[in-house]
Amino acid sequence: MELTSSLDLNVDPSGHMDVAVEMLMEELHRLNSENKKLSEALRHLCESYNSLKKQLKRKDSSNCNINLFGISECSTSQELEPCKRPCRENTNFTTPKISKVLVRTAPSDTGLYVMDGYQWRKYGQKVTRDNPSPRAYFKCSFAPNCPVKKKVQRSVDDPGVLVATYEGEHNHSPRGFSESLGVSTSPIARNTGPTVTLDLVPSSDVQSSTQQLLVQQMATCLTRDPNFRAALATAISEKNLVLDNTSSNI
DNA sequence: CGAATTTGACCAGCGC
DNA sequence: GCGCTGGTCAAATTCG
Repeated sequence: MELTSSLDLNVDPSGHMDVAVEMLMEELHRLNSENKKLSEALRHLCESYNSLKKQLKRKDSSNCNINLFGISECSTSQELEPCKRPCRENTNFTTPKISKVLVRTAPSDTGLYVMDGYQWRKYGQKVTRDNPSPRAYFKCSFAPNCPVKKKVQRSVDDPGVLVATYEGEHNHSPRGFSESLGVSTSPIARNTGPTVTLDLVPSSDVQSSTQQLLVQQMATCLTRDPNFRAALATAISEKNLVLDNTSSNI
């Protein structure tokens, strides 16, 4: 998917050229500053990506990929660790899908909560032998009969990283994506979570494939979110109204 | 007051 | 059989 921003360069030749040029210059300045911010955000993402990659290399997790938000995601198509004992509830011997997600949190954050768009109910906590930090057990409480379970524990190597292990598949769609992730669709970014920003202006620098991949993943996630699409549609229609009003006032 | 979280007890698998 | 360990239950507690 490719995102482009297009400016209507068809300026009314009948006059008011200066005003139009002024507007365009203003828009250009705004886009430039926005682009700087976006590049900064992207650079930050790449740094997170590299540090996570190093950690994963140490752990020899060959089938892990970094996704957006500085999150590392392991293969979901196979079991990462075989269930040592059959679940009491699952007596039909079907192996649940297991996926592992690494989430970087603030060092000051001591909670074991991973915002992933679903609603979880904590049903237990345990200190395991191989890790001094406690492991929290969650069940999906968004749908009454959703079988998915989640285990969250801080990484032994890096206490700033939460390791979330998901078992099973949701039989429902996630709650509001933007709400849960703190992804802001308004100009005022929320500070309750990671903020995803899309670089809509092509950078003069040659983007690496990694960066492009990250942007693609962000775009895919955002475009899947109905809330984001609605907010985008509203923003576009508002923008069009503003442009219509400005052009009619000229 | 109901829902969510905490936390100790309990259960079952595994290794010795 | 016994102890260790991970996972779950459920009563108590907290919170909105």
